Amino acid sequence: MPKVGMEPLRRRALIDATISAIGERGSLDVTMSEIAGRAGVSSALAHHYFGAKDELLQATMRHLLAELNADTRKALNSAQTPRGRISAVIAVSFSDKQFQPETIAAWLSFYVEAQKSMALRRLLRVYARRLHSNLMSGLADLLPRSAADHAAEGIAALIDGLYIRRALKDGTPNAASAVGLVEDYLETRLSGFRAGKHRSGGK
Amino acid sequence: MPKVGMEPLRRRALIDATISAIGERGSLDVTMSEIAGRAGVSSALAHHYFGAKDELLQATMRHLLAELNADTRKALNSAQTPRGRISAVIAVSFSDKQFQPETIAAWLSFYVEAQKSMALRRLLRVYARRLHSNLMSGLADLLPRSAADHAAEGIAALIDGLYIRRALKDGTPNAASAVGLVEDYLETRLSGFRAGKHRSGGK
DNA sequence: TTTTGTTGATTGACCAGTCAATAAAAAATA
DNA sequence: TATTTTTTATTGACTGGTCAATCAACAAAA
Repeated sequence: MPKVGMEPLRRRALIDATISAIGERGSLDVTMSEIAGRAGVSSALAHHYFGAKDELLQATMRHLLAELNADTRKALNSAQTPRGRISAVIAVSFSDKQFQPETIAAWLSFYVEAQKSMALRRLLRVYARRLHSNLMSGLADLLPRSAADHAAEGIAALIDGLYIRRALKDGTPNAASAVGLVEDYLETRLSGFRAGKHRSGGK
Repeated sequence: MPKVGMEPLRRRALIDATISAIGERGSLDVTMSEIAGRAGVSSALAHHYFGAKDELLQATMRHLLAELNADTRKALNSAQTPRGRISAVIAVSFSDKQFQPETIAAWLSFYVEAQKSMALRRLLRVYARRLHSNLMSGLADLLPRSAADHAAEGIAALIDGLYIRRALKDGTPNAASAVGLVEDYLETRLSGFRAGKHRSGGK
């Protein structure tokens, strides 16, 4: 077995430590020492591998995004129908891994930080676009173009809103009812068209 | 006219300065000097009137909450029908005053800070409960209890989600389409329960 | 003359980022 | 193989800057 360099291990440990630190503190106001300490190394080493703090933050966000994306890919892969594809995307958003208060606190913090950092803003835009396109991959087969767009936007907003409320530990605490809410929304939106309702989706 | 003490004027100016500073910076990482400077006073004076920074932050949040509440009261007052009451609540959430990026950035920042501060968390809970109850004041007359509760929760989540997306300046930029989305959601939710097919000229 | 309003200067803490130094592993060389 | 050399891994100690909070002092009403 080939002995591997420390770098990837340390990077990963530091990113994990960043997530858990943010999750516990509930904000990005965590010191490099705090993060490094959790990862079992000195703060100097964290700087050595990531340069500046905001690069570590970006890397952490990228990691979160990549994980969400991987989960979504897998879920989409095992979905057969268009309707199933939509549910798959929704289910992943509220899966145990993604709906953990720790993870959510990190996402929320990044939303705020994105106001200051162009790099983070770009990453969040990637997330928003991907979510939209993933939802469309199912919706496009069930609704006319503009209605599908509309529905995707509503679902996305609903997901984000439920995340925020989860962060507050108020309102909708459990994942199941969150999924129920979004599925319900989706259902009414689809049934409107199955019944042949005509609506002007002007934009 | 009775000459008034400086205290209320200064407090108000400092709170306004706090909102605009947060709005511009996009986060609660604003210094007392920055805030005081905007209000045209020294940072020492800000401490004199508010004691500690987080008391100023709490006061600012309370101010935001009070303003939203006042707007909502007024809107509810001039609504005649239950259906109108719901639309009124929605409309206020996306009114020019409330849907300003400045204000939204402040709200979002407070959401994050609430993770750390019990006082802020309590305030946000007040907001959530009020929003729910305001929505219910219309919904309760149109839907069975549990369906109304469900709908209120969905609408609230949708509003929060649209706020977040607005903060990103991505997705749904203008208030009109945000209102449209929420109204649409409400409409489909109501139509499922309406006996006859009645179209109401929605705004 | 007591109360209210106001500030400049200062303090003490905290923290990102740097650096020189050390250890250990790998690679190169003899 | 045994050695030197280079690269990688790691840290403690330090620096420069920032900022909340305090305080003594001064001005102006009341």
